[in-house]
Amino acid sequence: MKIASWNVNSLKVRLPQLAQWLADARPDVVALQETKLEDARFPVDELAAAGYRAVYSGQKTYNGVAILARGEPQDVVTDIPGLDDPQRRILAATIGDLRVVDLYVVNGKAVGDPKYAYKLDWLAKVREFLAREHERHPNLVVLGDFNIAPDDRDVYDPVAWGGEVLCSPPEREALKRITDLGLHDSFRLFEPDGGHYSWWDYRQGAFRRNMGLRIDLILLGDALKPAARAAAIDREPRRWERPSDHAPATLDLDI
DNA sequence: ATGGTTGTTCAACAA
Repeated sequence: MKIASWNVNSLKVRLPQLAQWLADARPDVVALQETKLEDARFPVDELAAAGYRAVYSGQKTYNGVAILARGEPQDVVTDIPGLDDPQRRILAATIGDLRVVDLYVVNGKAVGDPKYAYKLDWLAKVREFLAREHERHPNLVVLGDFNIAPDDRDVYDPVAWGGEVLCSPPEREALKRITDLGLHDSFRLFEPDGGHYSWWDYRQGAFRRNMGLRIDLILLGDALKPAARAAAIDREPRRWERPSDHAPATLDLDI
């Protein structure tokens, strides 16, 4: 099966691109971030026409996550213990034998900003949730927009980005505390080299110049690691008209 | 250095 994560930066704007990509790439499970839609406005019928069931946790203007799958997602969780948060950033569901957790990690704005403190606190609380999920569901996939470049290979200009938000040591340490739960960055099971990014700023022709960061990740629990067959970032939809600033990350799993 | 671009909403914020 094929799993994917895509920050669509407004599902209202990006629905045509998403439908095209679903038809082209034919993923079995897709985690979306930044849908920016209230649940009542989620395009259930359009996605059903594309062959996908959906669960979603959205809000107006900001944030919003969704999981698309061929079958009905079960045991849906939108809120976790210890995190009383109106921001819709977490969605967990069971799809067949797979437990899927979709995350839209806090951006953090800048090191030292109150939003940066919120990001680190959010990550610590989500880590505790993921530890419990992993105990209950060995076949765990955690994917989404992590808003953290795991290491300097994931950054086009590590000197310029050194210590900045998305690359700072406390953020990378918070991510490591999550991967240390036995959740493996699937892209790095296949690709040791740098220069592969999933987000490029809309400004200054950053995509054309491949000035990007790899911040969209698919983490695989220990039990699923042997089933990984291929990982990629599909830059094709980033070349289309009116693109998201993110490209989909994909993973082929032999299950 | 605080630029520039897109989305939501309509001046300002978030990314």
